[in-house]
Amino acid sequence: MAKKAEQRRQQILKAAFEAVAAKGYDSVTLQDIADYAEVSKGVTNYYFKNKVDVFSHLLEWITTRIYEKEAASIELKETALGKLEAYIDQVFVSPEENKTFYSVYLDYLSQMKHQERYRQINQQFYENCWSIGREIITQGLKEGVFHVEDVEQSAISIRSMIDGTLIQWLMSQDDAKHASYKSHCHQSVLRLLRASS
Amino acid sequence: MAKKAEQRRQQILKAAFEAVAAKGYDSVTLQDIADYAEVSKGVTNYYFKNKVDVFSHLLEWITTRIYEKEAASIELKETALGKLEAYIDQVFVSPEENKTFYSVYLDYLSQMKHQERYRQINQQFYENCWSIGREIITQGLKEGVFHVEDVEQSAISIRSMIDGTLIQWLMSQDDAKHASYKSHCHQSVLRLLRASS
DNA sequence: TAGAATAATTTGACCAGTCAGTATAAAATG
DNA sequence: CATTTTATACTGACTGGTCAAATTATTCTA
Repeated sequence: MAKKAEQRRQQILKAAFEAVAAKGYDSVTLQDIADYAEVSKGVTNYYFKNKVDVFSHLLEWITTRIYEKEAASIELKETALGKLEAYIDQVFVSPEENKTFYSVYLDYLSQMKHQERYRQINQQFYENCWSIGREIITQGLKEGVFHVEDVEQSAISIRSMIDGTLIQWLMSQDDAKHASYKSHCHQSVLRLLRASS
Repeated sequence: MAKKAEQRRQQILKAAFEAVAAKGYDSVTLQDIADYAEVSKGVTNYYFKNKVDVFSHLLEWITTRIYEKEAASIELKETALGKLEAYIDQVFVSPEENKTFYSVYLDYLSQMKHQERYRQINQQFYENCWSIGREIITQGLKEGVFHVEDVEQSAISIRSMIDGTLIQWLMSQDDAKHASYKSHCHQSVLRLLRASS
């Protein structure tokens, strides 16, 4: 029965994600979430304290899932360059998924000014992203294919490049450009890491 | 009298900016704007069609002003490296201004999914930013200090690096780190442009 | 130029609609 | 039958936009 409860919570989070992706953070109502989950409004309030609680768990769920996928994808490769390519492949997984995730993620970013909890969860996400970057970079340094002074800073730069690229792609509203933004992001990151300034 | 009307509109836009910076896009009410402008609620509706109209003009005003400042700052320098430094200096103008602007800007980014008008204005802003990047890059190519294949793409990469860096800095909630994020952004952009891949 | 007439601007009460959260009843479960 | 879960009605608070009345500025006229 605890299992069923967990299932219900997942069902509601999934519904909340769909609702936010479709309508945007601030216009989603508890009723919308209930509708997408095909349950009544009372259920959401039964399983979650309130709206912010739903959205906090949602952000945690999304960011964790994304990190796990990314971490898994670089595990499969041996070389630093292989890992980097796999990472970029996983980040730019598809126009549809990128669009859905980044729309929702932007909503959260804009809420973080006022929601300490969201900020905490995002900080954990950043740490995870940076750790992936660090792993790729240190491997590359060992192999001699990368040349950077500050590993930590380079990991942050990789994240900047990815976020910045995906945001500009998202605003272009052109799915066809997805592949080229991805390849340019890949090239830029290579430039960042290879240069022996 | 047309001059006075224009003044009123500016006053309302300024108030709207303060209100959004303080309370966030979706919790700002027409009453808030009126309060910040120290006028009554009806005035906003007298000078603007509706709320979205106010915010559209606000976005236009902000992005234009920022572009003009940036464009002016690179005009003063002769060399590509000088221009680049001046540009980064202008972008990372101060923790306070960056925090205010980027908070508001993130709000707008998250709204663009649903507001075509905002997207259009942002696209114009992008074009302007890219044109600054292009100017710096072509100058650097001429001088022989930069080596890139695709000027257009490099301009986009610069923008990615700036946006991505400022977002991560904003989320760190640490004004003291502003200087180091700025210098790292500068270094990263130099790496992007100097590398002869 | 006084002051009436007209136009522009400002005010704030009001309306119709929305939503988060609550209370409570009904149903399912075991 | 007792407990958990779900459905629904309700409440209180709030909002965008409207509008008629009040106020202020401008123009006209004698």
